[in-house]
Amino acid sequence: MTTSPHPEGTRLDLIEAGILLFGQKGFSATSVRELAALAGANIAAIAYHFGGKEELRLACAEEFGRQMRDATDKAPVSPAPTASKARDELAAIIQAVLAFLLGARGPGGLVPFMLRELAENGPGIEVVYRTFADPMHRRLCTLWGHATGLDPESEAVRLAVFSLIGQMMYFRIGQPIVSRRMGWAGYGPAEIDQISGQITANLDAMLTAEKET
Amino acid sequence: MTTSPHPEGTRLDLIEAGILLFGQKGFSATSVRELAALAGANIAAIAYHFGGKEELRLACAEEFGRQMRDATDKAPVSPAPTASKARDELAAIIQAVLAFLLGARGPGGLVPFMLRELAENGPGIEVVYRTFADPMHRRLCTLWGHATGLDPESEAVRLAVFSLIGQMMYFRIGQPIVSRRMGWAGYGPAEIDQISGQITANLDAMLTAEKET
DNA sequence: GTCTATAAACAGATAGAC
DNA sequence: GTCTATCTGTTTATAGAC
Repeated sequence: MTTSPHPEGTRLDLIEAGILLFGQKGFSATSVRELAALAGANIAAIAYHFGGKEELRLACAEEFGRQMRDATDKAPVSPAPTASKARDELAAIIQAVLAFLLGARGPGGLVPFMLRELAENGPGIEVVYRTFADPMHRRLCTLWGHATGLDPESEAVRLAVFSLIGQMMYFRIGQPIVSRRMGWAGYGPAEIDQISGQITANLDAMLTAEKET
Repeated sequence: MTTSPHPEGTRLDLIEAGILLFGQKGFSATSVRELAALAGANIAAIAYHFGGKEELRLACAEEFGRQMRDATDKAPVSPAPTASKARDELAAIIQAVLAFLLGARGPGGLVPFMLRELAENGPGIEVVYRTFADPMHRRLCTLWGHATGLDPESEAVRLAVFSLIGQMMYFRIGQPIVSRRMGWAGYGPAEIDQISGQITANLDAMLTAEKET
């Protein structure tokens, strides 16, 4: 029996260290020595378990996808809600996603890792797309369709949903810029509520405008 | 007389190479050898002109700020337009910013460099804030105030403007995800027009909702 | 100012003992 | 599976000729 925090042993420790360090400093700025040190493992363990640094990155992306699925799959889809119910569910998703993106601690370092892969166009972007971006987008499109009566897979709806997602993502990616201009020290619960309220108001404005067309 | 593309000589060639390569591959993934090669300069020139790689990054950020100012300062501010005029100017800015962010070639590699500094929380983020983010945000706030009658510096207006900016930024940052889901090969003039139309529609929806409150 | 040559530190990967 | 020790290549930085 070892002192490793994971029963599965060193392998998972290394993956966890990878998600954390790759997310914090980026892939090329992270050395295998740092990874091994943080994981409490030997330098040679990376080559032994994965083959090399690049393959560790892939393993991190896969683990990211697994955890992402677990964190997302607990939301059942209502079959055919009314427009009003669909609007409420959209608002609830906005709140949940913002809590996940902006909250003090999303599970592990998943969000930074995801954003790094996006910024670096890394191999994990494929996983990000499959496990997070695409399912969420489709789910929102379905709800948007119920809320407006439009075809959920029409170009207009898909674009509208992206413009909604963009608002949420930017408040995370542009956090240093937003905080500075707003005079905030960072994102606390109060600030997240304010952002959530703003985006929900935008949602209602967009839905209302759609109905009046 | 040398064959350098810049009359000011090697120094500017290195900065240009830095903006390009740092933007494309990131700071730590770019070696001084690549930089020197692209600039047509010697490896030792970086240490001679700047002191080191890190200082070259700072020089790139400053040059970025200079070019950004030049590219932005050509828009005169109307003194006190009507609500309708303010709305039209907001729409015009949206179109211009999207053309800059999403267009085939913004001037030099300025946009990728900016996004990298944002993603890496690099020292250039300060310059990005001063020369791009803050002036644009304040200008939009002023127009938003004219369009709605609200206090341009109120928290509500500042947040609303960020939610508008976020939509534009995300269509750039999330380009691989958006393109894939939309079934686009990339962003051409037609796609940019579509995005511009969507965000302009959102602008009108938000302004309308504000008026009816 | 620009070059060659090289120093000194660091990277990722591996061989082989245990 | 994990370790130490080391190999090989690359990194940034620098010394000194021109």
